[in-house]
Amino acid sequence: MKQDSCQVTVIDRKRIELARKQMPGAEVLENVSEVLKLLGDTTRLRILLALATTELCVCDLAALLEMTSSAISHQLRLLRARGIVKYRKEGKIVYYSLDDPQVQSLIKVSMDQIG
Amino acid sequence: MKQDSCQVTVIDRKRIELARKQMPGAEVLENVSEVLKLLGDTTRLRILLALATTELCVCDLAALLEMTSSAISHQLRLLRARGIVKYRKEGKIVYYSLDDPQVQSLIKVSMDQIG
DNA sequence: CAAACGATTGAGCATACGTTCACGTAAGGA
DNA sequence: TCCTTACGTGAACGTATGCTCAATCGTTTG
Repeated sequence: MKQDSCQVTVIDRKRIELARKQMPGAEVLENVSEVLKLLGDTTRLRILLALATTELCVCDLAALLEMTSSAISHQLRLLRARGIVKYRKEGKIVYYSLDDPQVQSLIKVSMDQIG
Repeated sequence: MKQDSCQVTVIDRKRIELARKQMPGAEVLENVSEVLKLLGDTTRLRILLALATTELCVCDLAALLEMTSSAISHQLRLLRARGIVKYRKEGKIVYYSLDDPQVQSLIKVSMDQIG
């Protein structure tokens, strides 16, 4: 009853094996936690909640959240990188909107369950 | 068409008001993002996924995740503080298990939708 | 063309975060 | 009693994160 791969004592191997079988692969895990981490910031969450209502340009998002458009732009870049939001250019104005239905429903569930 | 509370130009006041109406209060927002942030870390997510299968003691969690029990213990403290997990002492062994059905279902939805 | 504007980007900076390390505590066994 | 074990905690440390600031790009307008 001793010494696993990193000086950790094991109490119940059966339970560990049981839990290990259910555990998703590293890739899935990384994916899920990355999305949840993106949602786990008030600025980004507010951006997404706003965009859930209506498409908005960067400066209106900035006005709504009372932040600089630079700060908003930085966060939008991260959301864009994960395909959570998309944009549409109209002249010099860039309109953002939600682009991932699954993330969208995850947000809704989160608000319903936790908020 | 200029100068809101923080040198930000407004393009469309109507959309902003629309979005503002839907926006939850700061308290709710803080709550939700805090839970999502807790789920948005692979260590904590793996802990919770393991505990979704079966109750586990700290050292078995450490063995399963191949991490030190100290690191696990630190994370469990955070999860305990939010009422996401609970514990049960049996001699010197402490068994942890899930304690929040809503967070539990949120994890399930996350895995189904994203993973 | 030049000026203004919306948006983006990179550097810098302060803070938050996650792990390690060392130590402390409570319980059990020799 | 003394030692081991399971767990918890605080300090330290390296890294990640989010914002600001300044500069830049592309587009529109005077």
